[in-house]
Amino acid sequence: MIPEGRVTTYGAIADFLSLGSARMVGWALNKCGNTDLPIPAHRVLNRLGELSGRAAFKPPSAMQTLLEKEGIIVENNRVKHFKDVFWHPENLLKDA
DNA sequence: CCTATGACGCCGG
DNA sequence: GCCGGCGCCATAG
Repeated sequence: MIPEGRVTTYGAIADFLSLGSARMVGWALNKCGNTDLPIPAHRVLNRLGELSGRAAFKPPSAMQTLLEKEGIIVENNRVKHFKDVFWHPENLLKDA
């Protein structure tokens, strides 16, 4: 559900969905990566805007590539204008 | 059954 | 503002 060109964090998702811990988000995404679900996991970063999960992608560089394809600048495994492209799940409510 | 680990984050010093 | 410690839920050994 994360809009293209935008990214969010494990914490934001965990908090918004009351998952109880950011670890669950990583765990869920890892599982989703094992399915055919079209989950844009590459848009999920840690609280520092780092591509912490890039290792879970087929080519670890895929995460960065996908982000850059959406116009997100990634530098040294980190989103450059992170605070600018950061997207909080609560924005879903605004759209709805 | 208990311990260790993981795509993480917050609190206290 | 940096560093260390603790929590959190699920899975694996």
